[in-house]
Amino acid sequence: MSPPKSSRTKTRAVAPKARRVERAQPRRRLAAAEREQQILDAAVRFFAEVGFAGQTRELAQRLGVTQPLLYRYFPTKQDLIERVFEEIYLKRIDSNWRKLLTDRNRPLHDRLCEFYTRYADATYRYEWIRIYMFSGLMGEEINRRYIQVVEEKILRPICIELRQHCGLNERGVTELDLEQVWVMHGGLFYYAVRKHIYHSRVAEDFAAVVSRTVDVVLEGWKAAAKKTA
Amino acid sequence: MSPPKSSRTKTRAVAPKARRVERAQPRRRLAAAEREQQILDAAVRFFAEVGFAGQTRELAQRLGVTQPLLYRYFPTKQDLIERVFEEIYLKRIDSNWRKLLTDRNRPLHDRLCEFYTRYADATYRYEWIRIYMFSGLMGEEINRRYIQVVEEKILRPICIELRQHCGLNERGVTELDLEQVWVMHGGLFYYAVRKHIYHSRVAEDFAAVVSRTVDVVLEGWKAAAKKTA
DNA sequence: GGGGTCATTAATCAACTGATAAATGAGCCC
DNA sequence: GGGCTCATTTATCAGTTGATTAATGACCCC
Repeated sequence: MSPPKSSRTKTRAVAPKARRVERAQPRRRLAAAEREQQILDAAVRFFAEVGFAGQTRELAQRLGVTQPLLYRYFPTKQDLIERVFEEIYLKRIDSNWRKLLTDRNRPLHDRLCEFYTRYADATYRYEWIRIYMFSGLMGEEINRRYIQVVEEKILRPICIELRQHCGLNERGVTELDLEQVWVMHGGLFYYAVRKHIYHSRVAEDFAAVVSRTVDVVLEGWKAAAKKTA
Repeated sequence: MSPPKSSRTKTRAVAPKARRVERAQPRRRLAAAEREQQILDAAVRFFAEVGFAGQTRELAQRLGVTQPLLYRYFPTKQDLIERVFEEIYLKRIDSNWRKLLTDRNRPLHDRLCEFYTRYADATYRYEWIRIYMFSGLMGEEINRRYIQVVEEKILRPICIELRQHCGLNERGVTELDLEQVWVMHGGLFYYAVRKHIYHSRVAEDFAAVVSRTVDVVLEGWKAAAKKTA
């Protein structure tokens, strides 16, 4: 029942000092905090690529360390995964975004363009998008909470600004208004999905995509408001 | 090294005819083709729910059969997965969609609304959306091919209709035009992502979301075209 | 430069998991 | 109703995988 370990057991012809294990480089000894962060960073990249069913041994191999070392810093795989979630979710919401969106000294078009440029810088990244989607598929609570925050801190304020922009009552945000802003938000998000999940070719100039999307939305909302009035 | 099988080995106090295995219902014997389809259907639901790392034993349990039975109908797990992909991807593209989109006897608004209603009926389903996303994250070739088809058979025709609608040259479809239609398409798709992947509460009336989205896009494009002219 | 600390590795376990082979028995045919 | 077919199960294997324990040795301190 001993592990076969592939061809490791074969005796080499000329084995120099066979008793001692040969290493490409001598064992590196890092400060605990440094190693922990290194593992965490590698875990983010690794799980983003292969999903959370990825094996601890492969992660360790990519780091160039042995698999039990991971367990010195993270008691279980689940603990490591939760730290990855925190790393992804909790360091991305910027409280300035809301101020930016509601600053009525600037044209709404400008505000929305700048917001989505910043938002994309923070979240439309390979690791973020993929871990976000994996965690969504897993039904993770942290994903649901994040969406709630997005809706309340970003989309609802956008809704209010849009209504004001169209001369509508700011307090009358309907479910359909919010849903409409979700379509815009999701449409832009989908750019990142196509890029990082589907690996599709997408337009280089995301700022141009945002600008035109905002144009269409602002003009479209105004036209719709005029019709209703 | 024998599997402990939980408490199965405990001897019951009053075991009626212990030699024969008790079954809730007697072993059912299905026609081969029928059983194969039954397994495939269950596999679609199962993998949609838990992802393709899901275990064959759990799938078998849900079906109420033993795990080796799966291997009578599908030589390997990978074969079963590929059949699931075919089931999802190859039975959904309706060639009538293109005709519907390009029928200039009808207002473009109507055509787009009807198209997205039909498209959503076919694909915005729990199993479809999730397996689509799982396969995308896995980098599956079939996913990339599907997206190519969507772009050429659906989005590009929509682009042409939109340009015609705005009085622009139909042949001048730019990369940015296409990207813009992707934003609309992705924005509507994202409704399904929110519903089936994030399990968010979404507006009941999807038709209303579509109608207003199409409104905004048509008005927005027209306004943008006017500015350029 | 010798000793101690603790980061790191080697060795190993137990449970899991895809897959196989042989035994079983349900349902059909004559 | 006896026998045959083949769908289904039982038993089991070999490789994988998260996790543990004890040995090792890199680096710091004096």
